[in-house]
Amino acid sequence: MATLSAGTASSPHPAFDVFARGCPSRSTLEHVTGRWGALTLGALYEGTLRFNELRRRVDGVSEKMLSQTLHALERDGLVLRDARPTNPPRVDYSLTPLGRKVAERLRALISCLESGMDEVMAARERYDARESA
Amino acid sequence: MATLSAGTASSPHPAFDVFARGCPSRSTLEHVTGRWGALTLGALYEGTLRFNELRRRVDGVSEKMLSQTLHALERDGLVLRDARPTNPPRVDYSLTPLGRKVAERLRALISCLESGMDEVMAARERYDARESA
DNA sequence: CAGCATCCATATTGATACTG
DNA sequence: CAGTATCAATATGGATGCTG
Repeated sequence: MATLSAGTASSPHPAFDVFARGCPSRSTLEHVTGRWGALTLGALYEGTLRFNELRRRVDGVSEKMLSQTLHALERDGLVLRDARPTNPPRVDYSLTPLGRKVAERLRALISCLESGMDEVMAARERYDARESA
Repeated sequence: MATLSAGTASSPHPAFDVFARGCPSRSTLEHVTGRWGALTLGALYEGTLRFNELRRRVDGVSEKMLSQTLHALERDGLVLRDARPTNPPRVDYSLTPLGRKVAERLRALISCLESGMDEVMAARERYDARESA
C-alpha cells in the first residue's frame, strides 16, 4: 500500500479517495479547504449573498479570488449561482444541499479549532521558547 | 459588522475567530487544511509514524514540505514529535489529544466529500457543458 | 535515518483598469 | 452591480547537496 488509499475515514475502499494523487476528490477538498473556499462556504452558510456582499463579509478577498473561488465551488455543485437578467444586474449565491452538508462539517472543524485555541497558543509559546533556546 | 466575526459556527462571540483577518486561529486553520496538513493529520490518525514512513504514505509530499508541515503542526500543539537519541536517529510522530479531535473533524469532512463525489462529478459535467456552449 | 540550506521554476495573489 | 483582463509582486514547491 503506497498511498493512503485504504483505511480512510468511513469506508475501507471508497470509490473516491482524497489521499490519492490523481483523485478528483482531492481537488474538491482543495476548493473546499482552500484559503477562500472555507470562508466563502462559511459565509454562505448563514444565507444567500450577492457578489459584493460576499466580498465585504469575507475579510481580505480580492475580487479576482472571490470570483475564482465561486466558480470552482459552483462547478463542484456546492454553490448555486442565480443571475437575474435585470438592470443593474443582480446575482445571488447560495449553498446547494451538498454544499450545506459540507459547510456543516467545515464549521464543526472550525469551531473545534476555535475552542482549542487557548491550547494552541500555549503550545506555540512552549515551542518558541524551546526552539529559540 | 464588517467581517464574519459574529454568527460563527458555535458561539456568537468566540474568543478566537477564524474569519477575522489577523486572528491566530486563521493560521491554524491554514496549517490544518493546507495542501499537506490535512493529509498528514489523516495519516497520523491511523497511528504513529516515522518521518520517512509518513513521506511514503502521504502521496506526493516533498521532504521539505513534510518537514515544514510537521513543524507547523507541532508548534500548534497538534502533533507530537518524539526524537530518540539513538543511532541511527529515530523520530516518531503522533497526534496529541487536540490533534486527534481536529483530525476527526477533518475526516468527517473528507468522508462527506468522498461520498458526495458522484454528485460533484455530475455537477462538473453539467457546468462544463453549459460553459463551453 | 532525519533532516536543514540553497537555488530556481512556477503557481498564486493582488492591484489596477476596463466592460456589459 | 458583477464581473473579466492584464501585469507585477510574492509565495510555494521541488531538486539538489550536505550534516549529525
